Amino acid sequence: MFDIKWIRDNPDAFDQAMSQRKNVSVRASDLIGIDERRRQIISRLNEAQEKRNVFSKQIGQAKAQKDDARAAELMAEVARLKEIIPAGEAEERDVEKELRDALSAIPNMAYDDVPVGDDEAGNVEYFGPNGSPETAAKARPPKPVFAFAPKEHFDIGVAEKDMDFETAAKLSGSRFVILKGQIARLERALGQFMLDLHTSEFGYLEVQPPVLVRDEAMFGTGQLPKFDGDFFFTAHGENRLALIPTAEVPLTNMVRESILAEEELPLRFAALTSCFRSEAGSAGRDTRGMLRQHQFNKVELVSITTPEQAISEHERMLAAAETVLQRLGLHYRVMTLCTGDMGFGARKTYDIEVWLPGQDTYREISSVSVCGDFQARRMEARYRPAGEKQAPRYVHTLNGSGTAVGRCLIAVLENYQQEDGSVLIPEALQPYMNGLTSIGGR
RNA sequence: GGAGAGAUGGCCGAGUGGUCGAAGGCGCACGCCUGGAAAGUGUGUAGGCGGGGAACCGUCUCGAGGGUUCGAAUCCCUCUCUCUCCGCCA
Repeated sequence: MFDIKWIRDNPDAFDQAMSQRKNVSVRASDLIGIDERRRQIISRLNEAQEKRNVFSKQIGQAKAQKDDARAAELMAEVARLKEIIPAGEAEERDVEKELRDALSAIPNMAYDDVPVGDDEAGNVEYFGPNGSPETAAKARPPKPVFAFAPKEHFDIGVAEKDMDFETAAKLSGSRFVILKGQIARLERALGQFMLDLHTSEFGYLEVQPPVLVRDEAMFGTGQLPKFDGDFFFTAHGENRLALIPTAEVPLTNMVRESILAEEELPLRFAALTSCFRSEAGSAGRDTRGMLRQHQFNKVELVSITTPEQAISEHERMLAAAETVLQRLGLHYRVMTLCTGDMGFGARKTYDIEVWLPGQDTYREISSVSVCGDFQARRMEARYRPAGEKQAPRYVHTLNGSGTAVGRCLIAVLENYQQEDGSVLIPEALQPYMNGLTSIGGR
């Protein structure tokens, strides 16, 4: 969420940034108009309140001096103010809500170094902070070479048996899957491996958060109010709870409504959770296979930082997510999303796209975003700078997948498939598979 | 689900109608003390909003909303959340 004061001071920069976003038509002047009305109302109300307070104090003094005539006089004065004040308070509430509602629906502003573009065609490949195509190629696993035509994951022998869409459809409808046997185990191994990597090598604190959250939490990270239709909700008494679309929601909201000490930062949280997405708008895309499901597992990384730490933390988080694919020997590329393709709350996003030989294409497996103070402002999450007494400042928040487990399963299957329908197990995963080196063999 | 207790500043905790944005403690900052540190000691230390170049001034906020009152942290109502006991339960 934007700071109205910033918009007031930088209306042109705001309009410029919004023009680069997709489907956004808001203008700074609209918001400033509301704000001017708001400030007028507040000024008038404050004056009336001040008078009331002064008179009330004088009434107390008059009564103490037994000057009842004076007290009665003042009380009549206050009575008149009390006709004005409640109306002013109601007006203030309304205009505050009007402003907040308007600001809540506005997406974040891209950093200056984000490429400008309308859609994914405008994304730009990224090779690291000081990287080049050559250094990146060295750090990243190569594409696998096949002596046969590689299949899509659902057509691979082992998956035909243990990846069951038909039965899942009977239980839950389309876009659900049942994993069985060694595929189920492989999925579990991937989640464990990722979580262990991030906690032991990158300093993330393992967290097991709720997967049902209130609307306020969804608002805090920016899923609500704009994208209500994309999520599942369960009835809960008079209210509802959302099934998290990503653990970003509970992990980031862990610091909501708090003032942290600077020394505590950065905070780094990692969680392996199920995620639930209704994805109403995506009907028809990727209908085959388990690429796009209503329910999937994902390891999520969240960092809470000072404003100064945010940019380097973004690179660090990307590196943590990349390490997953490097250890698994999966070929991938990294894209910097352009302004038109970024999510609602992001100031800059890197997507990691893993190579899927069965599809002969790269597919998103991780998205790593830095959100600035956008979410912090919605959550009221601040920290107190160390040293001389200073006012609290909003923290900066980052989130990234590290990585999507279901999609990673697809990637392992497609990249390590053998002609006989079996699949080799990457070395890093073997300890999690009781030493198995392949599955689905005869 | 039943019964009871509670929600106050960064944290802990006092405060049952005015002088309370709020005692005391912890923490933190600055100073004194010290060769340096610890200990000790003194002072300071909530946030939002509005106005102002600033110092500062005003206003709101003691879980949330509403009410009583000239005046509410304090009284009344509703809601939310937390804790304890009982029941149920993975």
